Amino acid sequence: MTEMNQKHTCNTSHKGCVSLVPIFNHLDTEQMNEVMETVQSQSFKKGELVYHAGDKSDVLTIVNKGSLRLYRLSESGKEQLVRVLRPGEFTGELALFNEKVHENYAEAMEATSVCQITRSQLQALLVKYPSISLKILQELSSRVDQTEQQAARFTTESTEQRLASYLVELLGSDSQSDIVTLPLTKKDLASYIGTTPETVSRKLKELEELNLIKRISSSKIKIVDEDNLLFL
Amino acid sequence: MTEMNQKHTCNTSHKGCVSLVPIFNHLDTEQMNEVMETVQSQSFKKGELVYHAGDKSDVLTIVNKGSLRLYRLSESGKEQLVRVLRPGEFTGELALFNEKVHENYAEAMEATSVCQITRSQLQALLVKYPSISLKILQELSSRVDQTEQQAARFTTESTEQRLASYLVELLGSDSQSDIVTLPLTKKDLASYIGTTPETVSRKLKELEELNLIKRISSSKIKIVDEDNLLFL
DNA sequence: CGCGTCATTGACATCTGTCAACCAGCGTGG
DNA sequence: CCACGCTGGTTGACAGATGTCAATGACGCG
Repeated sequence: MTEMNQKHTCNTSHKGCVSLVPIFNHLDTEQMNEVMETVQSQSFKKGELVYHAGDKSDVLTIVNKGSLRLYRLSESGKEQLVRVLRPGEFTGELALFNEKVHENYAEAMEATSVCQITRSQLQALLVKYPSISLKILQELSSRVDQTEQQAARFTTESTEQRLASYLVELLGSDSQSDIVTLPLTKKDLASYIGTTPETVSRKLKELEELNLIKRISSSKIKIVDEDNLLFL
Repeated sequence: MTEMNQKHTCNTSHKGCVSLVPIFNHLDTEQMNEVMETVQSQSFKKGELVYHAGDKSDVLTIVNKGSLRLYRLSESGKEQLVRVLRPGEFTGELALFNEKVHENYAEAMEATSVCQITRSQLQALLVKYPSISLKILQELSSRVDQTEQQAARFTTESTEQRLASYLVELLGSDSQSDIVTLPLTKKDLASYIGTTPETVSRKLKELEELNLIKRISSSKIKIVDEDNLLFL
């Protein structure tokens, strides 16, 4: 086992790590190797924080394995789940491109390994391979869009509608079967769609009574009537 | 008057137009000229749409003079004001970097002129001057942050708190005096902070009764107690 | 001067958050 | 192997916040 190597170049299976990352996966092998030499790997146990709000980080963090929970605390101390990062997704761009501090907390939801690349290293890469910026721009712009959509939903749709939309979106990626598995605890789900666990429970019950869904277990739900779910 | 020139190169006062744009203003004169030759100018009257949701645009639109109202319609047809673009700010990045259609509507709030640059032109510029990507990345990443913050407020703060924060933010930029001028109609303001015009009226009244603000006219408000406004 | 648009106010219904109790699943330790 | 306790989920009762609808008021423009 090349343990030192693991620590410093992300993973023994280099290709496996970096080539999965959307913003790099268009590079050729040689360029990829260059990227991999600049990347650092780090692992976190469940519950550990990758960074704090208030940290002035200067690294871009890309999830390699596992998942990160990004959340904010409001002035009043309430927690809002912003989004969940899965392998290939990244965070830290605010602190990276601006002289600012993190506004979010990033917490490992399970055993998670990430690749990190510092500001100066990334900027050097961006100048050398402008195509990487295009990828990041792509990713960021669609994130702006998603976040705006999320924000718009809070103000234009009812809790019930937001929950229903969320279920249908889960189905989308997973669309082999009509059974979705909630990837979050009820508490996180509630926070994500802007409500409380109690209300989530109640609304799921209502949706079931309307024959739109069927609760299999507390985290498995069968989507019975996708169309009408969106029509609430 | 070089009218043709106006149409095709944004404005007779070239420097005035493009050099104000944050994403270009680090370039030297020669580079700036190059940018200006690729930029197209267009004008809109109050109420005209620069683009529709559903358009597949391939231009980046930068506000030159005036202002644009970006909004979305929810499935149920309700309108959500996403943000207002002032001179120097841009939109269209989603359609530009992804093969997607606009999700927002962009409407001129007054007589407004914009500069537009097509996808292929911009991409060429980005490759030639990678520093421009850095600027755009900066702008987009801080926009992600702002939008996440906005979304978090919808779920963690009360309408009253959101309104109060909004007033204080207005004061921030304007901080000569303690009187702010609402730049939006009550309807737009309400939509922006996720409520209704009626509730805005009522909450302003409450804030006045608490001696935190004083309503001068329907669009002018004196901030009496900035600190306690944030402590609601 | 009067009309139309926007803002304000009131009365009311409803949604959803809060608090508290209860229930279910699961791991630990006896 | 069972019992216990912990955590997370569900349910109920209730109050408060906010949206809706309708009426009234203020302002600006023709």
